[in-house]
Amino acid sequence: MENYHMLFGTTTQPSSSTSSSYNFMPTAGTTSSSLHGGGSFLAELSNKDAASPPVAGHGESSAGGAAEADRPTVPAGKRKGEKKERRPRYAFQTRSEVDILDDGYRWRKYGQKAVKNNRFPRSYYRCTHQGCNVKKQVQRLSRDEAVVVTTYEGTHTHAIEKSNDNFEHILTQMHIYTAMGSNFSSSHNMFH
DNA sequence: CGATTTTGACCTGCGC
DNA sequence: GCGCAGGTCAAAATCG
Repeated sequence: MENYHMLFGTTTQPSSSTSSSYNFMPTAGTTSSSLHGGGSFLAELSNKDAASPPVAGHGESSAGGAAEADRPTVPAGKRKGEKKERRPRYAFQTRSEVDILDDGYRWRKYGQKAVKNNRFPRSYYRCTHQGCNVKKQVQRLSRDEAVVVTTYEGTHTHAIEKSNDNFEHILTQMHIYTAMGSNFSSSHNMFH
C-alpha cells in the first residue's frame, strides 16, 4: 500500500535540494517555554538513566516474548552485573514532510507505539546490518506536524551502503548533540 | 521467495 | 501493590 519511498521530491516546495532544515535540539531548553510537548521530550531524554535494561538486546534471542503457545518461564533478562557499553544517543530535529528520512542506512521497522503527549505514534526502527545494534526512533510533534524528531541510539559499525545526496554528509556531521543521562559533559556548545 | 511491514500482545520500569 | 507509559518481539500479511 504505501508507495511513498523517496523522498523529497514531490512536494510543493521546490526548495533547494533537500529542503529540509536541520535543527539541533538545544540543551538549554529554549523550546521548553511553556510547551508541554517539547519540554516533555527533552525532559525524558535527560531524565532517562540509560541503565541499559538487560532485556534481550543481544546475545541470544532467547524467549523474550511470550509465545502464545508456550508460556515461557523465563523471565526475560536476568543478566546482572553485565553492563555492556553505554549507547550514545543522538537526537535530531528535522523538518520534513515524511517521517522516514533516508540517511543511507537500511532500517527495519520493529514497532510503533503512540505516546501520550503526542497525537502521532512513534515509530521504532532498527539497523538491519548484522552486528549493528543501532536503533532509531522517529517521532512527530503534534504541535508541529512538520517537525520530525529522529533519535539515533548507538553507532553504526559499518559504512553506509548508499551514497545518497549530501544527507549522509550532514548526518555524519550531525553527531553534535548527545542526549545522554551520564555522558554529556562536553559538547555543550553546538558549534565548537 | 525473501525481505519488510503491520498489528497485537507482553514485558519492564517508574510513580503513586 | 497496582497502574501507567514506553519499549520490544512475534506471527501474519504484503510488496518487489
